[in-house]
Amino acid sequence: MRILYVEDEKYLAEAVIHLLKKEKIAVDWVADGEEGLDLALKPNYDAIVLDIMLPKLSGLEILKIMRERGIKTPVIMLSALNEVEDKINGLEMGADDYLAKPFKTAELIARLNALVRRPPLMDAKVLNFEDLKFDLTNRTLNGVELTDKEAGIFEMLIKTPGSAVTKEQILAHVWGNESEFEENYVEVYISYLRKKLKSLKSRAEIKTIRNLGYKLVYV
Amino acid sequence: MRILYVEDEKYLAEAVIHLLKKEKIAVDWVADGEEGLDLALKPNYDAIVLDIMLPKLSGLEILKIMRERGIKTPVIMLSALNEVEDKINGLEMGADDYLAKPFKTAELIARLNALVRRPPLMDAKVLNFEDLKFDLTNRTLNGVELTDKEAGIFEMLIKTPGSAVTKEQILAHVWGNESEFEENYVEVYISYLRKKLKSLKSRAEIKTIRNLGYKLVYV
DNA sequence: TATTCAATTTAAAACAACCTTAAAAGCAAC
DNA sequence: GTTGCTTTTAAGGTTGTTTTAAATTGAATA
Repeated sequence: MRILYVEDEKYLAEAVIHLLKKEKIAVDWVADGEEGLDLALKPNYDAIVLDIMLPKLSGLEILKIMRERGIKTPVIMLSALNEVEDKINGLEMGADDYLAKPFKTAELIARLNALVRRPPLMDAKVLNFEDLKFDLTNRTLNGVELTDKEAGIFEMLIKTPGSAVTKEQILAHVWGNESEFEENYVEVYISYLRKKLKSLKSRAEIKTIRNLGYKLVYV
Repeated sequence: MRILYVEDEKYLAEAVIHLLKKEKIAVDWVADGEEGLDLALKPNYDAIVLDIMLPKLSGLEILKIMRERGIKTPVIMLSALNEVEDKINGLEMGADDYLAKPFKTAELIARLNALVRRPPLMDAKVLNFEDLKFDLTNRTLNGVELTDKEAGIFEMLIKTPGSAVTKEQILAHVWGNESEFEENYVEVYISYLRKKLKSLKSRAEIKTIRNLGYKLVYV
């Protein structure tokens, strides 16, 4: 991703650019409005970040001219805290987003990504163990679906790879601790899970430790 | 867009809500501060409109607590004409905008739109998934019209193509948070959507994941 | 090797979640 | 008010998951 950043505060700009580069975002930086406008009119950027208060030409003016000329590059406006008027003006003039100063660079990165439509990188609740990938939001293990109870047990196993989980812990966690539940429940579901692991041809397997419980191992 | 409106003047509220609905803005309305706070703390709204003078808990107090808890939903404060103090307090406490009573509803709508204008990624209000084209502006899916609720649900599904959406999420987003809503609503509408997908002869279908939710898949 | 107890497997029964439908209620446009 | 469309309600049918139970296998001990 390549962006244009128009900002007259040199030290702020340098700090922000440093962090953006870490995110593989290439930045062209200019410090005044006229130069900013020149570059903004060229179709070289995925997004433009415009400070409002700028020498020679304000961010709002740059935006206005850009839009008049039909340039649709997404724009994020920056301005001093609580300048609500600016915000409204900016959005009405065709800015795509607004960020109050001071801002966290992480916030700017998030909004840039949103604007340029990188898949939002949702916290992909996925647990890995060796050749296994357990997706909690879809309840799938390497693609195959698990039921509620299967998933509940498997989550415990994959979260403590190496060490054993007792049947009591499993009962308490998956069935709840009203204790008229039988240990056979667990055994039945361990059996189902093993069947699914085998169908996946995974080299991981559930090992039983007699009189203790189960653990996930890699053979 | 879905907003929360906390306002104790019933007739004013009704008039405003009527006009907002015409603009396709869904409104949850409550008349006192305590209820308002409860709902404000849930992340179901694109914006919150807070009157300042309210029974039980003032708008300023609601705003303060919200911000303390890290809720960043945009807030517009309302208060009687010329109460400059309120305005300053509100903006300092983290309100995003301020409107003096009496106000024109058109003005409120303009500011709501400005506040929540999401990065609209240009005019491309069309979401695609495999052989499906969902047009948000006229709410059609490959040409066939969807109702409000159908579209609300389908938008959630098509926006998260890899992962499942829970019924609770759907209820919260499409119906809002007054909690006497039934999961059967969702089931009924999923059924309608499936019927329409079938009539389109799409190879996409809505898959249910028991005890979890739904997701859009391609067969 | 026989005995015992733990663990495994299986299939059927019971259950809960989900689907579908149709009718009633609600709402907006005429 | 009437009409037409959307949403809500309710009930019965369907399906997949969980529970139950009984037969089988395997490990440990004497």
